[in-house]
Formats: sequence, C-alpha cells, structure tokens
Amino acid sequence: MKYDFAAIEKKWQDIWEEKGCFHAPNDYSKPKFYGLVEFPYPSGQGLHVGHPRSYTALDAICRQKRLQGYNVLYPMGWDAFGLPTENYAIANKMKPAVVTERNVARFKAQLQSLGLSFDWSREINTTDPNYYKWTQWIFLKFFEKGLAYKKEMAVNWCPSCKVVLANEESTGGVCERCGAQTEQKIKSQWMLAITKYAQRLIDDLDDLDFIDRVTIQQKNWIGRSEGADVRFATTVGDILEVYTTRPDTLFGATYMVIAPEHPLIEKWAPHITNMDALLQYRAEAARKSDFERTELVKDKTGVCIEGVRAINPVNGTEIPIYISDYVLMSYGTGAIMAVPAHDERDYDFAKVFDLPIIEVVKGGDIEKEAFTDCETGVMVNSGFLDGMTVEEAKVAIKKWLSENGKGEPKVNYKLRDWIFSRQRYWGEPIPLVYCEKCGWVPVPYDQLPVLLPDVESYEPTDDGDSPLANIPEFVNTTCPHCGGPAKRETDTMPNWAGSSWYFLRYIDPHNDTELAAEEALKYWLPVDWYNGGMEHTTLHLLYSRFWHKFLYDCGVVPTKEPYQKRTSHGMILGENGEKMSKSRGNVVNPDDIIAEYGADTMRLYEMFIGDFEKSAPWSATGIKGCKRFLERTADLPAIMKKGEGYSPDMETKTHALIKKVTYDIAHLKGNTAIAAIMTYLNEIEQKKSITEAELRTYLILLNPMAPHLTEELWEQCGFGGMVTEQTWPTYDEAKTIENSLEIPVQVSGKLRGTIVIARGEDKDSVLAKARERVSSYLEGKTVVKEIVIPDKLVNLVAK
RNA sequence: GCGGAUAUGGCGGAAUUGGCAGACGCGCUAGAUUCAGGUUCUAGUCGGGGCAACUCGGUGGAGGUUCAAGUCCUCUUAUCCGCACCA
Repeated sequence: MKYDFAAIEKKWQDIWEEKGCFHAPNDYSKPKFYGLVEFPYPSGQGLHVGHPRSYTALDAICRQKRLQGYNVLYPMGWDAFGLPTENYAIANKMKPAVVTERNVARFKAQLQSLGLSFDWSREINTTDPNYYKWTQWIFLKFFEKGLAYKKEMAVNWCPSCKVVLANEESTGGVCERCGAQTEQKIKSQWMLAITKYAQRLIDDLDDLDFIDRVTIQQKNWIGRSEGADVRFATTVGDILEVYTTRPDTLFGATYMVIAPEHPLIEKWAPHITNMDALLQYRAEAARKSDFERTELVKDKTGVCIEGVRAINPVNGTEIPIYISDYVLMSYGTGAIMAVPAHDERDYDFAKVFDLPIIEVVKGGDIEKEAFTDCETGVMVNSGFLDGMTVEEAKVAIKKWLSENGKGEPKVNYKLRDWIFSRQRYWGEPIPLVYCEKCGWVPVPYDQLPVLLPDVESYEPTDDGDSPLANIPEFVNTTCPHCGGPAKRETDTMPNWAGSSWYFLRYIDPHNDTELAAEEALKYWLPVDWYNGGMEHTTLHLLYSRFWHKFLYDCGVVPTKEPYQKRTSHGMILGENGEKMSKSRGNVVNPDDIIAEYGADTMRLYEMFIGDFEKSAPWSATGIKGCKRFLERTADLPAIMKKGEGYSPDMETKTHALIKKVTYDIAHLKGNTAIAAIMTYLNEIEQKKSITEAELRTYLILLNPMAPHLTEELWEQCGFGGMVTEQTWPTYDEAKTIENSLEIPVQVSGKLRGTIVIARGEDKDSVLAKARERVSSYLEGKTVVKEIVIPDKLVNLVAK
C-alpha cells in the first residue's frame, strides 16, 4: 500500500513546531547532550543532497538521545557573511543583506522539509548585528590582551576578487574562491596571534575524542619541530643565527644560506662586492609567486655573497654564505646552515654549485644521495661526537652549544599567525579607531556593535582598500580616548570570524548583556558531538579551538576545549561517481527527491547509502529500496495483534534488534541499523503478524531515521501520545542470543557442515555431534587436534 | 617527496573480539498479477564444474603467522585526500 507522505510529513512538522517538541529547555537538572553540525553558508544555489547527510545522521542521534531521557540541544543557524553573497549582490545591484535574507529563507524551508529536529527558537545568523556585536566584542578582547596586532606584510592578493587572502585560502598560489593566480602585495594587516596557542592546540588534542585523521591533520598543520638555534660568527662581526633540527650534523655544515629578503644583506652592504647580483636575484625571487617558487623545486638557484663568510662555531672553519629562495624568511630565522651530506635540498644545491659534501653520519652512500636517516647512523668526522648515535649527538651538541653560548634548544612551528583583515564590505567591521594622537583605540564595549553602514555602493576598490573607505560618514569619527578627530578601521573580518564561536551563542542566543550566561555555558559545554567536513579541519576547527582557548583564558567560558568529539562525513557524489557540481551537471536537488519520495525516504536513504565516513555516489534507483521498505512498514498496523507482548518466536530477535539499533545509531552506523530493521520486517512479513509490543518497539527504533511515518503509524494504532514522547526501548542481554544455535563444523579449517547445539552445551556433547556430522570426511584419518570455541565453531584437524 | 586513507559480486556496501565471506538494499533472470507501461508478489542471483546431493576456487598482488586470515605481520601495486623547499 502506498502512503501519502506529503500530507503526513507536513502534518507532523506542523505539530512538532506548534508543540515545540525539540526546544531545549534550560533545565539543568537533566543530563544534557549538545549535538552540533556545521551551520551552512546560505549560498544562492540552495542545498544539494550532500548537505543533509551530516544533518540527518546527527538528527538521528539527537532524537535517540531525547528518547533516552537527555535534554538535547541541536541547533542551526547561518554563516552568512562572505564573498559569494557580496559578489552576487554587486552583480545584481542588490544589497547583500537582502540577498542573505532570501537565501536563508530558502535554506530554512529546505531544512524544515526534511523534518530535522533543530531547535529553531535558537536560530542565529552571523550577519545579525545582535550576533556580530559579540564577534566584535571578542576581537576587542584579543586587542586588549595584545593578541590582535597590525603588521606590514606581504599578503596573497587575488586580483580577480580584489581581496587579500589568508594563506589557507590561496593554497598553491591559486585563489580558493575564483581560481585566479594570486600575487604578492604589501599591506598593513590585522593579525591574530594563534601561534601563541600552538603548543596547547597540540597538547589538548590528547583529551579529545576526535577521529584520528582530524587529530593528525591538525598536528601536521601546526607542524611542531624540535631542534636548536645556532649562532655562527661572521668575518664582518655580525652574528648569523640559524634554526636546525639536525644540530648533530653541525660538523658537516659546508655553507650557509639566507633568504633573499634577509635584512643582513643591507647591513653587510659595505662589505659585499657583488651587491648588484644579489639585489637582482632578490628582485627575481620577489616577482615569483609562491606557486612558481614551489614549482621549481628541483632546480636550485642562488647567489654567493662575496665579501662575507661565516665561521662554524664547532671547528672555526670559514664557509661561504649564499642567498637562495629555497630558504623562506617566514620560518625559523630565515637562514640555515647547509649540510649537503644529510639534507636532500642542501645536497641538490651543493651539486649545482659544486660545494663540498662532508659525511658526518655513517650509514648511507653520500656519493649518490643525501643520507637523512636518524635511526641507524653513527657520527663520524665530528670531533667529540664521533661514535655516538644521532640521538645521542643531538643531546651532546645542544649541551655544548648552551655551555659555549653558541645556541640553545628551540621548538618551531609551521603554523603562522592568522591574517584577520579583509578589504571587503560584507563582513564584521573591525571595531577600532585610529587617532593621530592616541594611535589605535578600541571602540568602547558599550558602543558595540559597530554597524555596517547601509549604503548603495560597496564595490571593492582597485587599490586594495575596503569599500568602507569610500564612505566618509562611516570613516570619520571621534577618538573615544581623547575626543579628537579620528578614522575608523575600514577592513572587515574574514568569514571565519563568526563561525569561530557560534556554538557558544546557541547556548544563550537572545542574551543582550553577555555573549552567553555563565550558568548556561557551564551546563551545555562542551559540545558533546560535532560533525563536519574534513575541509574545515585546519581552518574553522582549528580557529574555533583557538578562540575558545582564548575565551577560556579570559574567564568567559568554563572549558578548555569547545568540542569533545569530532567526526566527519564522506561526500555524496553524483551518480557518475564525481563530485557534485553545477558545472558537471550532476547535482541532485533534495527538493525533487522529497517531492517524489518524501523526506523520510530521503533521510533513510542518506543513512543507508554506506559508511558514513566515506564518500558514496548517489543512486536514483537505490533510493527506491528505502521507499519500498517504508511502504511495507506502513502496512504493519493492518496485521497487528492488539494487546500482545513480544511473541515467543520473535523475542530473541526483538531484543537483538534493540541492541543493534541502539548501538548502531549512536555510532553513526545508520546503514547497518536500517539493514537490521529491514531483516526484522522480512521476518514479520513471513509470519504475517506483529504484536502490539513488537510494533511499538519497531516504531520507536525507526523513529530517529523516519520520524514522520512512525508518528503517523503510532497515532493510527492508537498507542497514545507521540513517539517523540516515548522512552527508548531496553533489551535484556541474555535474551539477545538464541538458545538453539547453528554452528559450523570444519575439518582441517574447511567448512564441512553445520550442527545445531543448545547455547552453552558442553564440549563433549558438541564434539560428538560434530564428529557424527562430518564422519565421512574423517574416514581413514586421525583427528590430531580438536578445537571447540563455545557457541561458535568446531574445527577437527585430521591427518 | 612527506602524511593520511581506501581496495570485498554487475553496483552501494555487511562481516563489533582472527571463527559459516557476500548481511541489507539496488540491479539482473524467470514466473505470477496487469490491455500495456509502472507497481506488487514468488523464486533465483560470487565464479568454475555437475541434473542433483555436492565439489573446486574466491576479499588489489606476492609471501608469512595460525587449527582457522577480508581481519594480524612483511613486501608490493593502484586510486583518492591533505601538505609540500618549514631546514
């Protein structure tokens, strides 16, 4: 029989909304569960079927948790600042706020049609002044604590978007948004000192329940390395300091390299005899984009600095100094000691420039290649280090460096401070004022928010200034400190700002005196389960951990970490196995699917499609199986025996089903949970009857995945109340296993038959049955070993 | 180059601790229902051999450990993702 999903789904969505079934009360007496999914950027395209995968999986978990008696917070909102909206608004001569409002309405309607159990009373929007007031408030805290600072620096400039990009937004020298080649440009930027938190961001991962690949990626991104700073004297008196992770190879340093931009070049100018060549090389290097610089990895280039030489502190040897773009000014000290025998890059460079290669760790063949192994080598040609292992040598040389004032142990990180300025309109204004007399002055807290001015023209300028710079009534203000004339900062924040703390605002979204009330934060934090895309691992997820730690240090939040558990979903691909995209023409719109099959079928299919962590292609036929399953489920009330408990022949199966579904939903294994319910349904259909107790259990177990139909059938059966108000069924472990078991019998490891035994039947009896069953295979052979795994298997090893 | 993952029928995928490989679903085949298409129902569906009971082979490839390996170990291949001159 068909069921009228359209009518049913609308009906129950209205009832849930009307009754506020999914509102999370601030009832601090109950155990809490805070489930979170990444709030979307409301783009003009609307949702595609990939979005709901994460939402439905967590929705099932949250619905299960509610039935298990938890006070569940499952909120949703909009990360609505951002370039696409601004670009669209400019192109269509609209205001970004209007475009945002329209897109949000579309997204919300789509999400609601899926029957997700979000607490819409806590909906937030990062572009709402009542929200970004607190984003600005947090920024001022950073400024107050000296963690927000302005810095002149080369930034990645996208000539197409006309905007400065974070390093993370221009990977490979290509703009993440539009794909254009980025250029280097010098600008004064606001920075956030995330590097101050580098060590804690690594250390505190240990106490969290993040999936391994997230933990590993974050650690790699932060890129901690241990080594030493080493000070080399030079022939002109200045000290040249380098960072190395291999201080043990110091005796093998045969030359030095400094970054082309290194300031010592200016300082040494009077002594340098080939300044022109150096400056020319520097100019060439500056012209290269990051992309070109990494493209030419194999071909080492550089110029020797004539007139200055370095002196190796361990043996007094004079060695030449080069400039080369393979050394980056932005890491370590912008200078290295080169040990060609034991570093591949130095080896390549030494070959090009015909520099000496001295072996100081024995174990490889330095005629052929650099020997970089730290595990097996033994020190040679290294004075007092000779004969030591690499590890021993590292300890010894660090001690020597410290004692002789030539250096000290040092830890470095690849992580860099976060470029926080954007020269764009559609973002949070940075709440600072520049006064000629007082410098940068924060806007007083009680004057927040600094509102984005409501203007007609906000197109980006060609020179890289924010559109806000063209609006005198915004720019010109008075200094909060001295009252004199002053100018507002016109840069806005990146769109990572609003998402760095949004999970806090859900906890107390309408509070206008605090970011969120302390009591509420204490109850709800941390987020118990946060699911989101892997693409946010090194950006949003790391940024928000950083902000949270900072707020913890300020005493604003009670936990060191924001998220206790982090999982990540696989993508839903197009039917051709490729990533869904407009250009590939393989996008599936959830509206169409819901119209044709209904939200319950859609939800069920998204969870049935496969391993949650892996990507899976959409299948237009696959979804039909889920539809059929629900249609067959809809027929169950017709064969129900009212008033009866679990029937004897289904008791074990029912208990086992409860166990499996309970476990599977809570572990993101929707696919096997649904498969188990399908198997159960097949059994019921064979019998052509289901008892009331069995149907009640069945409907509750299915409810987290197919909430509308289960409510409808519950009502149809007259069970009273709503499924949403029931208690999750419990199972008796002893009743989950059949008393009579069919177990395999193997002869020498090969399956030769099965026998039926009683659960817990004694070994001798089982063996006798087994021998009997496989007697034909044992003829003429001797059983040399009998293996009996109780209730599992018998294996007779015969010769 | 470094780091991470993945590899099981025609397809998506099961196999919680080493214990009957292929659950569940799709698709396909045959039959029934239907004027027909769709729907629904019944049976079958890893490959080779056999009318059949049965039998041999089988989880990217090669070895190994074990009574027993998709699962553990060593080597190897392919694909995907992230980072990439970070000293």
